[in-house]
Amino acid sequence: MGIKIGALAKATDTKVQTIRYYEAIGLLPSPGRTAGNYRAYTLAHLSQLSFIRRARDLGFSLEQVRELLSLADHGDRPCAAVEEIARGHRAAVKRKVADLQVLGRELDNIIGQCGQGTVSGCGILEALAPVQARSMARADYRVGKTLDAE
Amino acid sequence: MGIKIGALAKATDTKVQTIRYYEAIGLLPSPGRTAGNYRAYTLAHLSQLSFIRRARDLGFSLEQVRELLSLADHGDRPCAAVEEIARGHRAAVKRKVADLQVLGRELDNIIGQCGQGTVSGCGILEALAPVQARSMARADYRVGKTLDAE
DNA sequence: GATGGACCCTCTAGTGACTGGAGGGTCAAG
DNA sequence: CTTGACCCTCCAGTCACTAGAGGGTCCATC
Repeated sequence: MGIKIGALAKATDTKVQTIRYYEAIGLLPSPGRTAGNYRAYTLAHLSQLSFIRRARDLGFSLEQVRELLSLADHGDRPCAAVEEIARGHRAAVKRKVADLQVLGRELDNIIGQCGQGTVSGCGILEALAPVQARSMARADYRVGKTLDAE
Repeated sequence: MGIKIGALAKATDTKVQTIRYYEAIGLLPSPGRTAGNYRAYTLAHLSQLSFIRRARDLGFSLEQVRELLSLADHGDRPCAAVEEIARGHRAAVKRKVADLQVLGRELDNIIGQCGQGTVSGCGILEALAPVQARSMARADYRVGKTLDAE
């Protein structure tokens, strides 16, 4: 009895290793074990993992998910804290979209530069390494790798 | 003589550690050394690092930058290879924008759900953990962390 | 010549969020 | 009794840096 990790993985579209990872970092409580030392999950685990995955799909960081879970645990706290996390994340997403759109337009520009000849006269490479003056006018719409609400 | 790492860092708006990292992974050639074992860079290094940083600013991965550099080294190869990398990257950026826009709208929706009460009746948390049926209809616009042109 | 501070060196480990693999144990069917 | 699917732990790798420890170099000033 109890849900085995493989079944839980399938039900939540999560890899088995990821589930064990969530347990290791304390995001998902450690389940009981069978006689053969297999993890035996309950419906509560299924529900919590579903929550985690849904929040991850929406781009919340594991740290944000952790906060949301701990808030969900204390039903008496004001909802405003939850909203703040969500709003912060939404702002980060919108910023990211704007940044990437600028980037896309820049790429449009430099891709137009290619003269279809050999590399030595390629406009794309020239656009990447403009004459000089690299130290000034440096764009700051750098693409970060995370998506936190600052 | 030769440019010291700190000056190169300032000129290219790169951290000193990052420059050493690029050297360690073979992206930037090892410079000569002074008597006191300081790295002594040339203008060629400055130019190559500028290229790297500009490409990074545009979201190219280090692997893509490596390819672009190696293409730039062989002026006789056809430009098409360069264009392909750029086009692939642009496609990835545009896909990412579309994904994030969908995400943003989803966040708009769930943020509207908050009833401003306590956590126990919070619409946001409910939206995150819907009744069931989590295994079906799983969105695949997951926010990855890289931005490769597959 | 000593001292201070800015700069440089190497090496190691940490970040986020997993992913993959080695080397083994468990369980049910045939 | 063997096969194969599944499970276990532990460790290393990914990407692109970033931070820190523990030390060396250089130059100016006292």
